[in-house]
Amino acid sequence: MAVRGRPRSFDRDAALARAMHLFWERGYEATSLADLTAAMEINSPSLYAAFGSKEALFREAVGLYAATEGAGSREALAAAPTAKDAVATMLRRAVARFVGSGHPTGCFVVLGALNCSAENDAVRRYLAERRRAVARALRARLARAITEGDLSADTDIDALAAFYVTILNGMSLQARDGATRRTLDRIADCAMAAWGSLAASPARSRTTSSARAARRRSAKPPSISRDRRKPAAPDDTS
Amino acid sequence: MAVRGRPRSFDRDAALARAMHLFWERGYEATSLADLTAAMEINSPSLYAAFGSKEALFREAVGLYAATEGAGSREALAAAPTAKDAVATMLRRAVARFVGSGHPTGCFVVLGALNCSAENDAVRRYLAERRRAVARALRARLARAITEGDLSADTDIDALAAFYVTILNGMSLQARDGATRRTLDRIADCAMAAWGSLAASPARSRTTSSARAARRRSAKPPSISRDRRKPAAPDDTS
DNA sequence: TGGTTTTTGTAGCGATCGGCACGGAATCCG
DNA sequence: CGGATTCCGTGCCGATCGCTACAAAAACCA
Repeated sequence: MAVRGRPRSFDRDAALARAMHLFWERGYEATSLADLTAAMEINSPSLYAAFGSKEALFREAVGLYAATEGAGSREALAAAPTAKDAVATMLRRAVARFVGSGHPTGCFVVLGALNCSAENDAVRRYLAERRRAVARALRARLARAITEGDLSADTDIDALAAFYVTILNGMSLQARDGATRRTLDRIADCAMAAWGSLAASPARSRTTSSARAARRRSAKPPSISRDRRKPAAPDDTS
Repeated sequence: MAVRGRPRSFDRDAALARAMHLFWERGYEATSLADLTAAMEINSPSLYAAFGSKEALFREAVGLYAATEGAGSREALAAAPTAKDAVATMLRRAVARFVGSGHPTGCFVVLGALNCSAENDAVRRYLAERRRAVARALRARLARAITEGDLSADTDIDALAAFYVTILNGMSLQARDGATRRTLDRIADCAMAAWGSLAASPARSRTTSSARAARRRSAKPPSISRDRRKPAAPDDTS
């Protein structure tokens, strides 16, 4: 069945991309409808007919961002053969995105709605939930590495995931503050140089778990394990 | 000479503290004059007579924050005997501040004006400059450690400072997203566990610099040095 | 006490906010 | 072609934005 009525005279996807860039650069509340309609080259009734509201447009822009810019990180986590490779590739691609040309610096999910008034706090919480999803995905990749024997079961993957999420969030801020690609690369290098101090390698061959525990007690500790640490609270963010 | 005219009927310092908390929680633009006058329990003409404008009030609130909350970090950097102690103490105190009771989570300087419209971009840049000052102070402490023989001259203190600033910024975001003190402590632990991989210890006694260079070339590298790295651009943020 | 100075609360300024009513225009079906 | 349907641009809505004019009130000095 063909469409009835007068056809839309603008490219909805292109207009959404313009809106995403604006929201990405300024944030949700600091981007006005006048800014949006000017950049999208449409009038406000067209915007409301096509997207519903400013908040709905924002959420759709976040979805576009996740489907395009965010795809690389997910792919890196899934495809890398080891947890260390996965994290290193994720950081390297993040740096490339954060200072890439043709779009604002840093991560949209991190910087898109940090300062919100009380009435728009739902928007801030929406992005916060997406950030938690990133943290969960990273933690799940580390958990997979344990089942695959790539990472020792002693590794405190909650702390490890929270640590590298902190690196990601911090680099977004640095990028927005004008950090160069070289600086961000060096930060990522530092974060990966720490890997050996944080992630325990599994026992080489078929040592028993009690043997691993014995080795853990005796050896000079090159890594932080989660001995005597309570599990993270379920509502904790990272 | 005594003051002329009708005396002020409210406590200026207390009103400024209320304003600081509001700006800290919501950010510059998301905090309206109506919010401010309600919290400060004054009318807008009193606010303008006492502080000049919303932006001037914000800058004064930032000054109050730096003089109170920020004092601990500066003191920690200056007083600690070694660079490692300084950074560790700074991180530990930052965590305590980020989730302390009686005020918003995270750092005001980081979270106070991230999303600003074009006309208020000067406010965002003002806080960005304060963040750069923090980075410079940290770097200066690391440079001091080199002159004191506490840190090897090989250490890439630009990268090291940028790395720990990233940790600080990232933890502010995590705190704002609801991270618990325990999570932030573990992140700080991870960051400090990385110290050995990032900071080179100075040669033990009076080895020559050529001897240190030789050792640097031969040994399995336990640290990131700045060999063959260009110095950071002067306008780089960290 | 009268004059001067400064703060106070009321009331409202022009501008902008997100959002929408409305009539004309453009396309479809029959 | 007529009728139905959908989109477009003009114009404007009530609310809120940061900010201020104004006159009464409260302190000082002479």
